[in-house]
Amino acid sequence: MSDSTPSRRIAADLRQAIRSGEYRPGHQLPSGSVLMARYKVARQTVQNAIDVLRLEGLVVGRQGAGWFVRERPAVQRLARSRLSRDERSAGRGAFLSDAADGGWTPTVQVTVRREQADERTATELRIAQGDEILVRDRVMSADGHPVQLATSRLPRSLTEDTPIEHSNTGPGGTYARLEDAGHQLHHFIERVTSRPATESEATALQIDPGNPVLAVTRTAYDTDGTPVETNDMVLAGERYELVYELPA
Amino acid sequence: MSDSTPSRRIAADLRQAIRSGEYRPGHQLPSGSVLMARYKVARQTVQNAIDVLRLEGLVVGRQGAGWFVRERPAVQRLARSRLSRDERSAGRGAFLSDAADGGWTPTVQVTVRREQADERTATELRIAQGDEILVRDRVMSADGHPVQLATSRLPRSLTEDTPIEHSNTGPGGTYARLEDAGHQLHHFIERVTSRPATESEATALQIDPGNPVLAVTRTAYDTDGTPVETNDMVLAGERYELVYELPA
DNA sequence: AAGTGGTCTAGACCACTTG
DNA sequence: AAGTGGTCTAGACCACTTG
Repeated sequence: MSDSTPSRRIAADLRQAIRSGEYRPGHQLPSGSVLMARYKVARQTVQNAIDVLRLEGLVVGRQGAGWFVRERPAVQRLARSRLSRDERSAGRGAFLSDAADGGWTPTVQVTVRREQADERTATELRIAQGDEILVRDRVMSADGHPVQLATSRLPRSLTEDTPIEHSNTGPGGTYARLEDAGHQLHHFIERVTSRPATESEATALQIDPGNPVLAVTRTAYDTDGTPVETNDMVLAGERYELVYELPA
Repeated sequence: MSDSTPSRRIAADLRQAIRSGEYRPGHQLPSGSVLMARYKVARQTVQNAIDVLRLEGLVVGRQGAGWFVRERPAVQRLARSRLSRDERSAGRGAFLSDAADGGWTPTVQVTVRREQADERTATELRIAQGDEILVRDRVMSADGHPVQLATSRLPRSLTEDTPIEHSNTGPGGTYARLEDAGHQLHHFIERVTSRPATESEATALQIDPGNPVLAVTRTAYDTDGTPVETNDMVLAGERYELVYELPA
């Protein structure tokens, strides 16, 4: 059924070889010319077969170099405790406590800027459209591999004259600084969905365009129920596992 | 940059037309012949352009009929309250309370069978490999569109002689019946990741193979900390939004 | 019967990497 | 220089749907 066409049959053979461990992660697949000769098919047919595997996230192509079995880095777990006050008190932000749990080396690139709130942000933060906000853009890497993009937005009124406007917000990160300023955090709401990576996300996360990403929007609320921050995160889907604990 | 090749340029034009609303959800795109003539390119080039949009989840093809702009049903929200005891007391399972929140008509197809626990299930449920388990396979649809596949596994020792072994488990579903039998639920752990749909998942969920799915594994624990059920769910990524509330 | 998408062959050119 | 993947042209055949 799946091998109803030559390209699907080739894809099935290669998939089997990958699943069985004959071709291990990082190893190179037979070249196009080899496969054309082996199966007596045209170049386009081999390309179609490879495209199937690429769509499945099994294979990545490198121009002029070859096709390689995708490396599947160990899944990063985002423990529920990542947002707890205990972790922040220990001086670690969410991403850094993930790193400590997972045993990998974290690096973060940050850019900070000011903007005017668009409609969506204004609604989320319950401020007026056009009000000044602070935007923190981050690219987070694990052992040098980018795994997460994050864009935080906060009302400027909360960040003015605080380290939140600096690249380095200090121990515990933004959430710790908000609490320092008297905005005691009460709870977070995370909304999770999944969609194909856009071209720019694919480039940043070093995955193929169209491969799945997890899109998480986290909004932080203080004890008054006022939203103080909204954070749009994009995570390479297959490299990340989100863990949540829910009371019954 | 994105229009570095003819096929990318065609894809960019069509994407723009879809985004701008010129081609609305469900509407048919220009046929291959029309695009070949309009852009003076070969059939394969048009196909490559369409493949880009298909990868992005913007377009679906129907053999012999045409290419159509994908319908994006309103996102279903899984409220945090979906697992609360109040909802179960009200006689509604998780999926049915989602339906009530979202205003759509739910249907569920169920098959029940017995199996021996494989290694993963045994670990998850803390039973011995080979122990008998009950497996409940479900396909859940919203307004006739399949949106979720779920496979629940429970130790047979908990389900024997209970309605959990019937297709219809009665008001409140499996969790309510577990509590009836004295297994008071304490908490759930959900692990969420994202990956490309397999061929069979794509068929069942009526999406294209390779489009993103959310894979959620939920394990239910009783007040003793004993796992009583593990549920592997697969959701059409773009049709679902998972909502979690986390304390600070 | 005519039109549709999907896939294929055979051959070509290009950008890129170095097996 | 030789090999690689990526994309293209031009033409063909097939399964499927009916604009």
